[in-house]
Amino acid sequence: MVVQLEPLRQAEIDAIFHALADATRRDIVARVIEREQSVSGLAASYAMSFAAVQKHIAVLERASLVVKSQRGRERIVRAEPAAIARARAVLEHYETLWRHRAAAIDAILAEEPEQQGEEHARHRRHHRS
Amino acid sequence: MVVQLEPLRQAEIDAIFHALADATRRDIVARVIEREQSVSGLAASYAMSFAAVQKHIAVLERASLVVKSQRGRERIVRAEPAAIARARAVLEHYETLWRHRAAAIDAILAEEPEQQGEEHARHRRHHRS
DNA sequence: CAGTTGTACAACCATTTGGTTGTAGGTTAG
DNA sequence: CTAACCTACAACCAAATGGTTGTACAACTG
Repeated sequence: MVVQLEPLRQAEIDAIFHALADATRRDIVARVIEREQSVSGLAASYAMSFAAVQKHIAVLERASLVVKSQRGRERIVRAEPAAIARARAVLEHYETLWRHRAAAIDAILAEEPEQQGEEHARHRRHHRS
Repeated sequence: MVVQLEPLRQAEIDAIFHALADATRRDIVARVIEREQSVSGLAASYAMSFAAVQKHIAVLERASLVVKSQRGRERIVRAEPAAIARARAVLEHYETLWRHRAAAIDAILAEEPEQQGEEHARHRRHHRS
């Protein structure tokens, strides 16, 4: 019963790629990978308001790219490499599709070099005479 | 002279991740990887207007994830795996950062097991008594 | 030729995004 | 206790997104 699994996964992937589609957020990810940091520590690094950085962190959090934990009065942000790995897996899936497609084309061209009249011979032999 | 190289690259990466942050667009990418297709052929696959699919393809095109070429009155959309590889490279960069950071922490813990009083011993030994 | 098909593009609309400021609450410092 | 600090969150705004419909045009078809 793998019912309704895809929509959730798709929304997760949407969130991850959307979170990564912003240079400030990618920079936050890089910073907290190198060293976990407080929200205000991160906010001090950017030329925008504290609340704006807070929102960026919230986007990353929704995508599970970072998690926050409390330490005293600070909220410490740390990276969650699993989400990055999931995004990479999606891209690698596409690259695998591409290689399979290339391999299939090669196989067809190698196997039947004489009767290639349908699929792969759209040479538009009627160039608007 | 590597002047002002980053902003452009960042905008490119923004475009790639933004384009991938939508399930319909990811599906279009998968379809054209398997077989290049016309715009109307793609549009027929989705429960939305032709113009909406056209816009999605335009987003993918701006990100260089697909390219269009004319064949007769049709516009053929085909995949551009280089952009996918660039996105994967970004993610792998983060994963490399993560591994380096983990390695550095291990090194510190292994080298100086006695004087660990500052960096990595925040055990909050004062649990709100 | 006229009609159909494939595409582009503009205009419009609702919703989301990315930023701001302001207010309020919890936590530490003096 | 009071003050300073860190954070959350609401309200607001301009711009971008994601969808629609309608119009226009180029290219095949008959």
